[in-house]
Amino acid sequence: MALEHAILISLSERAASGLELTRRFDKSIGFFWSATHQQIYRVLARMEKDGWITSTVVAQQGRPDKKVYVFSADGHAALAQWLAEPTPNSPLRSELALKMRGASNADHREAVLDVVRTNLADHQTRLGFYEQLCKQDYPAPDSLSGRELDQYLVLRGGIRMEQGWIEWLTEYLAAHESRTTSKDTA
Amino acid sequence: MALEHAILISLSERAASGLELTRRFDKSIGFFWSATHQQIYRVLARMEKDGWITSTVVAQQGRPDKKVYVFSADGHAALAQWLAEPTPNSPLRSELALKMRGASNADHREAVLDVVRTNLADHQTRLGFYEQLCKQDYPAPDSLSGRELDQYLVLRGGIRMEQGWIEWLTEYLAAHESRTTSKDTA
DNA sequence: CGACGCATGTAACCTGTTACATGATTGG
DNA sequence: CCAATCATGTAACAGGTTACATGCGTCG
Repeated sequence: MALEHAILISLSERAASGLELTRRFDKSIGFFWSATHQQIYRVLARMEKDGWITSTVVAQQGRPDKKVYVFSADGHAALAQWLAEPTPNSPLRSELALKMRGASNADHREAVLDVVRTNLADHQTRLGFYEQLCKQDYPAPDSLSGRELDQYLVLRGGIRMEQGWIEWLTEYLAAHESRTTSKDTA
Repeated sequence: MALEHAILISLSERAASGLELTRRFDKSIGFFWSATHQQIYRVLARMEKDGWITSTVVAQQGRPDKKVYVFSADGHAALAQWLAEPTPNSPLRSELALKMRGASNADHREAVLDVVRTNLADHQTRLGFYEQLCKQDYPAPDSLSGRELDQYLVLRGGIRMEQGWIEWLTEYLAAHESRTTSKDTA
């Protein structure tokens, strides 16, 4: 039940409508907690029913009305309680690791190597994106504090994770390429 | 739909009953793809219905009968196809990162720091466990090949991921401890 | 008018989690 | 006989995904 709390955190930074929240989940918060608009609308309805948030219909120029949500005292309390709760470390869940394990059982070696290469390239792209974001938005990390410091540190985590993946997949490919079969040299 | 394929991979290494598969998912394969026995039985039933696997009831001494599954030609084909498919990189999904982002909005700083410290300790424990496993089971990595090599490389991934987490959380704590408020020195 | 973007939803489905149910056999 | 272990399930629910539905307003 973390989506409720993700929404509370986002609303605590600034009030928003369902669609605006969806857009935020495509960006910063979405880098470590994604959600579709269907999920968000569903949870917003439940949260309002539970009294965590309240909505106001806001008319717009040249656009349909939107429902802007703000969070209530109850929502604030719920968030505070959740923040203090221990969070179990989510175990690694990787289809790619599964495929690595499956590759040894038959002649699927090359197919899996290709999959790994594709994913490695994707991780490298994402790392580059994160690093650029980091350099642009936080040129002087040592002087950060408050919300900006936390946002920076979370981004650092994304960078470290991507680096970990890249190192792992690189090691995987190197190990298999150094044991190349004769087929490859033909 | 990766659980089916995880089971196929496990069955391809050795035929097994539902409970035996469950035990394997508590160990090696479970390090990157966990599953409960309820899930496994449900999926085994579907896979048998689809003709991916076949079962034989095996009588045992001093124990109830068990249903041992082996995978069929169809199962082999399904696995081969899946292995060659691209696998989207599963995005990071971290409640802990969410809490880091939430900590800046009110006076929840200390509570979240405690949660982070707990999780850091847990990652350190798991890293130690993985490293011991690695040293024990694969003392000479350079000479590995085939299935053992793949198992080793997957374990290396687990180690790298844990290291990444430890570095990240350490950086997080250091950043916040170096900006300690007067409260802490009182 | 028709296509597109904004904005809010519904419905069906799949996966995974939690709790419970059943029966056999061994050991105390 | 009772508890524990082995072994196989059922049922109910929560969360996430995918596809579809609806209505308004602007722009071409």
